[in-house]
This record gives sequence, structure tokens and C-alpha cells, in this order.
Amino acid sequence: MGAPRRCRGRRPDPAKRAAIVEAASALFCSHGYGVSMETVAAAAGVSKQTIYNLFSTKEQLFGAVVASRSELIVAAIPTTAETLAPATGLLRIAGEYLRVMVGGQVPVVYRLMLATPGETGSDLIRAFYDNGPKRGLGHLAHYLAGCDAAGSLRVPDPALAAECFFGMLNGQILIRNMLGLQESWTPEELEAKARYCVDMFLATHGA
Amino acid sequence: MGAPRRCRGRRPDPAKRAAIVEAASALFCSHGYGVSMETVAAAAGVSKQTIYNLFSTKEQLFGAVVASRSELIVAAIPTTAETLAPATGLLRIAGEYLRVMVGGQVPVVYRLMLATPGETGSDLIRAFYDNGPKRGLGHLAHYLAGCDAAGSLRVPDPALAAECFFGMLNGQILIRNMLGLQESWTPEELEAKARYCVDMFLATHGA
DNA sequence: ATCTTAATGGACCGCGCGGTCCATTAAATA
DNA sequence: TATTTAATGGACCGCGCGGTCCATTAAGAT
Repeated sequence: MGAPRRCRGRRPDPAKRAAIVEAASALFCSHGYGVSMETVAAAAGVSKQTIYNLFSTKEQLFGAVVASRSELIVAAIPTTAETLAPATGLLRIAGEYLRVMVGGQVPVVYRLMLATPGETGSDLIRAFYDNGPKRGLGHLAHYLAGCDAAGSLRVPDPALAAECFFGMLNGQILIRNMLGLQESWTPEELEAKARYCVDMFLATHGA
Repeated sequence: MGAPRRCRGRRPDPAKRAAIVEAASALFCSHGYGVSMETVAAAAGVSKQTIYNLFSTKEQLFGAVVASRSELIVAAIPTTAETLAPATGLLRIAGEYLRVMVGGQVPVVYRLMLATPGETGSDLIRAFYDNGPKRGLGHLAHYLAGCDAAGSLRVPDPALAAECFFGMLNGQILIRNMLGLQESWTPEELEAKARYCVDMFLATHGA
């Protein structure tokens, strides 16, 4: 199976595929699933037939876009801070979280999921949620539980605490971004917000 | 101009119009803007022509749906608690907020806004945000500022505090609801979450 | 009674879009 | 070189949907 098995003829251009997914992602996000394949082709600088050579149907292209974007969100899940003390660890997690949220890449994925052609609550959506946001939440909860066990924090309900911590960091950022309402945060403001939330969290859960 | 000027003939049935808006709202939310007018008509138990007698175009129907739904969200903005002491006032606001969020009516409006046919960040969306969520935020900030002035709380940045307070109440509820992922909260759980958030908030901002 | 308007349902039009086909050209292997 | 495959672009099909028209029926007003 592993045999490279080189074959004849011209090789498919990986840049084309990437350009198509990129263009489709941007268009689906800004204009919804209703954009025509011709528009996607034009935006990607590619012929329509080339798209159909790579993706058999529009829904498959959509699936590829979602998969591609989901990688981003998974990559954004913080894996650092696992062994740091609460004060610094939470601050680092908060900084990561805010950066990726205001950056807009995560909101884009959410928008994408809501532009889905099928029903809401589909398998695609469920898989996305379990794989992305839920894992991020789980990671934080696990970290908090560890702190509790180590005695550096008192957090009787790590899942609830994790959800509230991310929630207060977020505030309205995600939803405003999804709605396409401009956000202008200076790094100092983000830093201040992160510190404010961490302080509030520690004021309750500090050991 | 104000003359009632009763006219001849059969009167239009207001129930028809309501049924149309209701059906369109549900379908736009669950299936996006792509649903056909015939589907809407069928769901409303009405002929297609009747829709076009009431709304000249599909976009106008969409606008009517948004307007109708926005009323709900505006009505959900808490106006109580204006003079209550922080501990009880915040708890009441929190309870209101959670109830309306898990109830799903607010998430439905957000979904609607994202199903919009035009660009993101349109006037429609901006108007909705300023009129709904922003007003709710402003109300809480005003309340907090009042408490600060009265000396019952210390809250140097009421806007930030308001955003974080709603944010931590919300957590992932709104987004999960928008994605169509089922939520099952018992009243006790909601009560516990509200109390947890209020306590955390007061631990930092208590006078 | 009569008149006027609401509402129905079905036929119909036009267009845009998903998807296919094909003849041609470009790039890689042999 | 010859051969194989990628990519192009343009013509084309079918269908679904937004929107219109119309003849008929129902329900008020006078």
C-alpha cells in the first residue's frame, strides 16, 4: 500500500485545491451557502470544471471547507500551561483565547457552520462542536481540576468554572464578530480584560 | 389623514399575516434563507399569492420576520431591579437573562440575522444589534454605575463589567443553541449557575 | 339583494445555478 | 520525441424557485 507508485502525465496542482477551498471559505462566510460555483471558480482563479475534478459536488466542497477550517480551531486549543501555577497559567490561557477570538478565525468557522445547507444540529455540526469548542472547554476544566487536586485552587465544579471563565473572557466578542460588526481592540485592552477576568476568577477560586 | 375611512368589501385576515410571519421565521431559522416561498405558504396554510399580497418580495417578508422577532428580544431586556441592592438585583437580572437564553427565543433571532441574504455587517444587522443586545448591555452598565455611585459596589469600568457578567452567565449557551445542539437545564441548575456568577462578581466588586 | 375585496390554487414564465460534456492547450513522465 | 493527465473555457441541459396572471370562490360592507 505504501508504494509511491509514480505515474505518468501532468501532476495535479495542490495550489489550485488550496485556492479553491480558500475562496469558497471566504465566500461562504460572507455571502452564505448561496454563492454559485462559478463565483467560487472565478474568485479562486480556476475553471469550474477544475472544481468538479477535485470535489464531486457542492456539498463535498463545503465539507472540505469546514474540515479545513476546523483544523484552525483545533490548533487554537491551548495545550500550554499544563503545569503552570494558576495565576500565570490562567493568564496565558486567557491571552490565547482572546487573541484567537478577536483575530476572527474562530468566528469564521462558526459562521460557516451556520451557513450549512442541511438542518441545524446535523452530524457535521455536532462533530465540529465536539471536536473544537468542547475539547477546549474540556482542556481548561482538566487544568482546573488539576489545580484543585494540587491545592492551588478551590474549584468544586471544574466544568461550570471553565464555561464561565471562557464566557466572561468572550463577552460579546464572538457574536459581534459573527455578525460582521467591527471590533477594534488594542493589545493593551485585551491584556487588561484578561487580567480583569483572571483576577475575578481567582478572587473566588483562590486557595 | 387620520380619518378611519372604512371601505367596502372583505377585510384582510390579520391571522393570515401572523401565520405567514410565524412560519417564515421558523423555516428561515431552521433551514436558512434558502427555503422556497411555496414551502412557507404551505407551512402557513396559505396560498402563495396571499403572501405576495401582503409582502411584495421575499426580502420584504424577511424584513418583517426580523422586525417581528426583534420585538421579542427588546421585550426581554430587563428593566426591573433598577433600585434593588446589588446582591438581589444582580441575581434577578441573571435569572432573567438565563431564562430567555435557554428558552431559545433570543438565539433564534441571532440565527435569523445570520441567515440574512445580503452581506454581513449590513444596516439590518447593525440596527438589530444596537437595538437589542447593546441596549441590554447598556442597561446593566447603567445599573452597575448607579451602584458604584451609591457606594454599594466598586466598579471602575461598568461597560467592561457588564460585558463580562453577561458573558460568564452565557458561557456557551447561546452558541450551542444557535448550532441547534440540545440543551437540558433544570431550573435548579440555572439557579445554581446564576448564584455562582453573582457570587464571583461580588467577590471582586463588593464594596 | 349587490358590490367590493380577500383568498385560493393552478398554470405559467424566466432565470440562475448545479452539474455535464467536449475540444483544446499545458505540463509532466517515459 | 510520444504519451498521459491536468486544466481551460465555453456550450449545454434540467430543474427549482421567485414572481405573475387569472378564473373562481368566500366573506364582509351597503
